[in-house]
Amino acid sequence: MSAQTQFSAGACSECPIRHRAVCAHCERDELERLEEIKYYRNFEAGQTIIWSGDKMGFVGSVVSGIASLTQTMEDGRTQMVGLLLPSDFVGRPGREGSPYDVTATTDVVMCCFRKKPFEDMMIRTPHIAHRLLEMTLDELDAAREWMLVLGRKTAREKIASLLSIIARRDASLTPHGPSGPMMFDLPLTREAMADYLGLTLETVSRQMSALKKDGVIQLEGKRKVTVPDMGRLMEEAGDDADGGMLG
Amino acid sequence: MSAQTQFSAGACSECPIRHRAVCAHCERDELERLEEIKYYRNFEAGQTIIWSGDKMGFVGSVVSGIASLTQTMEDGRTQMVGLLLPSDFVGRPGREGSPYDVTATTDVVMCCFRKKPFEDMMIRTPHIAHRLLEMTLDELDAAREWMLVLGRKTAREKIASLLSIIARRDASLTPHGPSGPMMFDLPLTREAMADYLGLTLETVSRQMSALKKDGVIQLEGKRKVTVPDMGRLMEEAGDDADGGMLG
DNA sequence: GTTTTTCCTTGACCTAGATCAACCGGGGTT
DNA sequence: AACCCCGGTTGATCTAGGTCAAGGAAAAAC
Repeated sequence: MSAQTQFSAGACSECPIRHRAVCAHCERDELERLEEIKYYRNFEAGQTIIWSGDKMGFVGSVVSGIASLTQTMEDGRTQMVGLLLPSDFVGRPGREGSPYDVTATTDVVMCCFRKKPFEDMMIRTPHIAHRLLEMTLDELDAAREWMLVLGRKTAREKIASLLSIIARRDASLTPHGPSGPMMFDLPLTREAMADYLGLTLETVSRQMSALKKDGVIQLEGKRKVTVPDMGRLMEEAGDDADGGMLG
Repeated sequence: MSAQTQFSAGACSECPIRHRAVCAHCERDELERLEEIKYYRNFEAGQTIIWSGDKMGFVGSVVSGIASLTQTMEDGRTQMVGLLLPSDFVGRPGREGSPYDVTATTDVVMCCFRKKPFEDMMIRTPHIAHRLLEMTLDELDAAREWMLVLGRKTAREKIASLLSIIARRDASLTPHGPSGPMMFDLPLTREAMADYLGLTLETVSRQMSALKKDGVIQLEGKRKVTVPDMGRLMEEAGDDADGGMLG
């Protein structure tokens, strides 16, 4: 394990995901109670956080790194069904097991709560329940957008959609404005991208090359992506270029 | 509008979805307050309940009939992203517009609440918020299962998956046991099935014929389906025949 | 340094499902 | 009766993406 994955447990008030995670709406005293039942865990890239079917003793938030939810059929076909970014929540209160494998895609730090105390606390703390509902509704919207990608988009549109999702997320973390070139690190292997998009890794590779040849993206190495024109990328994704925002 | 779609407003305590809808956990007094702000609306098959992008003045539950959520790209490609059955909830507290078209697939009766009063009530009534969280988490699970279908299954497996979902739902409403032949009415046209599964209607038709020829299903007319052996159907769907249930 | 391993790319070929098109049958209208 | 939809079926053909196979580059292991 690299030194960087070590996380020295800090106060919630210092937490980088304080304002976006389940605890976002919590008051000072609620935060203090959460603090009592929380603990941190580190996972290395590639490590499984929870196996599908296993009962999970904890729920928690991704503090840093990226994890993925995947479903696998008996014959090995796999589909990624969720991409967990910092502040995303893992586990479902009121349910024993996980229906998916949860895997660390990069090194991951998780802020965990033992399940029972968290569930008890949730009942007494509407702020947590409310935030969790908000987050779950957002995830449901994301899953449904993803269904359109999986069901109806071409391979090229799928790749462009994935890149624009990652780019937009990065934009929301980085201060700089929405226009002008964007650069980001692809946190996924070609195979993970394929599992995300319902493609083969060969098709992913070919379409990445095609988008590069057509000037939609630039590649430095295999993982550093530059998007000179986000509008162009969104067009390629088949989305409305001005991505109709919701109230 | 046929006489059957008329719904004479009844007391919540008589409501057929009383125990499954958002109000499932409500106490008598909470129910009374809900009763004050509720009203019923009827929609004919084919009618649009909410247009994507429109702001919606209400939220509510499907009382009877089937509605669908669909997303459409500019060039007309459409993907169904949700199938709403009796007791399912429509609309999102805390959001102005709907990101999807909501359409009545059959004649539909909805129990509606004006948005603002419902939101106010939700804040004061943890039972409602809690039930809504539960339902949203279930929908998220369903959406993710669907993602596996869309991303990785063959046309034949997709059809079998859809049929087994509908059959299972029917089984949960009908008293009879899980084994032995099952019969149900397909509430969807071939085109709607195609939009659900990310296929063309021709492929749907061909695969239905193939499943019939192979004895997996029997068809009486175009919409009455008999499944002589559910286990067989689930195998065809590529699911674990004993469908690993979760705690 | 060499060897392995991991991740990625590219080419040649094939197939599942899309596309295009003809036709069927039942339930309304006129 | 004749007509016409509308939803569905079936056939012929095409193609996007899958499959199989051969490397390449860079990092990790020896």
